[in-house]
Amino acid sequence: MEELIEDIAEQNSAGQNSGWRGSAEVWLNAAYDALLETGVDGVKIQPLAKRLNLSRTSFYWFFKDRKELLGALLDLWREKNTGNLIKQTEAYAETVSEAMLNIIDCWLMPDLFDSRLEFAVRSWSMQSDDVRAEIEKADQHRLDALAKLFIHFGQEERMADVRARAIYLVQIGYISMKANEDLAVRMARIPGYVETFCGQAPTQSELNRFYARHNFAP
Amino acid sequence: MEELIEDIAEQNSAGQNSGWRGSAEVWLNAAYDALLETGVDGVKIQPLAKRLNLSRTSFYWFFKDRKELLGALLDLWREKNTGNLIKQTEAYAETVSEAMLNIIDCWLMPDLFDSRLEFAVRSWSMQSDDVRAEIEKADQHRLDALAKLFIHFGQEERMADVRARAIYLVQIGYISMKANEDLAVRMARIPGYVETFCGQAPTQSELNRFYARHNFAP
DNA sequence: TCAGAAATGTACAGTTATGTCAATTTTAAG
DNA sequence: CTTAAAATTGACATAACTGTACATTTCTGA
Repeated sequence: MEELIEDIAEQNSAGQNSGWRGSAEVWLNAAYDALLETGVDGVKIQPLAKRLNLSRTSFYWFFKDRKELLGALLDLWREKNTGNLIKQTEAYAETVSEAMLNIIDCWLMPDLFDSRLEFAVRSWSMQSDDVRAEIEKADQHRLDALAKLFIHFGQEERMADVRARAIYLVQIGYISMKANEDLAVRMARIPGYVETFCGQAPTQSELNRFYARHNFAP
Repeated sequence: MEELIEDIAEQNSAGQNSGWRGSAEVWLNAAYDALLETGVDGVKIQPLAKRLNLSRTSFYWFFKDRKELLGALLDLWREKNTGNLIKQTEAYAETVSEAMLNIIDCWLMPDLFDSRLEFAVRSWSMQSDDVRAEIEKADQHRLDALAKLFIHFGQEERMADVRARAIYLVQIGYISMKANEDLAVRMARIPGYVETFCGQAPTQSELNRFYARHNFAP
């Protein structure tokens, strides 16, 4: 599995068209799209082959079976979402409110946190105990990192736990609403969220820095 | 569809064993269980028949087809969750914090809010635009009712919106974690949540009343 | 007790998926 | 241009599931 991801990265960066139509990457990308569009049960070899205009059986050149493909998808999720979120909890910040805004970056930048993938994987967990266990681990990691942040800024432990949950769960819940709001609407709520989550409103200069990095003019 | 639910309710309250092994109710219950355990894709006639020890085709006496069964499941969800949540926003309360605790009742009483069903339906929405539209409607209803509550207690509109989202989305997110924590752990967080959500800690007497109705001794 | 309604079951026809195998085509490298 | 590896393909063997038609059983009430 690890090798697979490396192979794909290699192929990616090299960008050399191998001449063949198929590749592990092509199949994995198609699987990723299907996962996001219709959930795990949409990730089926036959439909993917149709989309790719490839023979169904050619899939088995790159993957042992469907299970291995699903494993690769889960790897993708693991690497992407949890890693970046934890990085953001460690970003430089002088105040709690600034730290909050660093976290909120994840919810606004698809590169930092792939929320459609997150939702798809959480839905998937209904059918697979493996996936469920992975998610449980991820939630624990993420919540711990967030609580640590609040403690760093002087919150008492119990309240740090509650607030870590608040900022994290609001986002997980938001994902599940699949709201399709434009940036301005979402931005308008940010100061209120920061105040709610850490009991302290962000300063104007903190907000300005935040808006700037999101190319947003209030 | 409406008739179906009435029929079932009738049969329920009457409690008269009709002598037949199958009934719309029996199939719907089995479908409900399957939906909660493995998601929509687990709701298949053949497996349900096996579980019920009935011939697969006997299903078609009660339902036109699988689609109709799924429709009945969605009806079930619609009636149950949104209705009760909105009722709770209208419950008697003298302070914001008391009102918060009334809402939190939903998250602790399975009769008021079926969170496993909620999660299953949200996952289902990946595969069905109909379901997705229903959920969107439900979210709007619920958020409006919650915002109205905050406005009633003097919150300014923008902040009411943010706080309605906070209390609602934290719960939707929590559901998606499928945490299996015991009551004491969850109860310990309640005062912190109330303080975070409405910026005002609950009084001891409010908490006592809350604990009492959940049969909880702190 | 016996007709007819309610429910069940069997047989059939069709669809969609999975994975293996051997044959074939395509490509890159010498 | 040849050749061996890499990739593609169609044929085959299975398995689950859906829904329809029709025959059969089981219950209920006159």
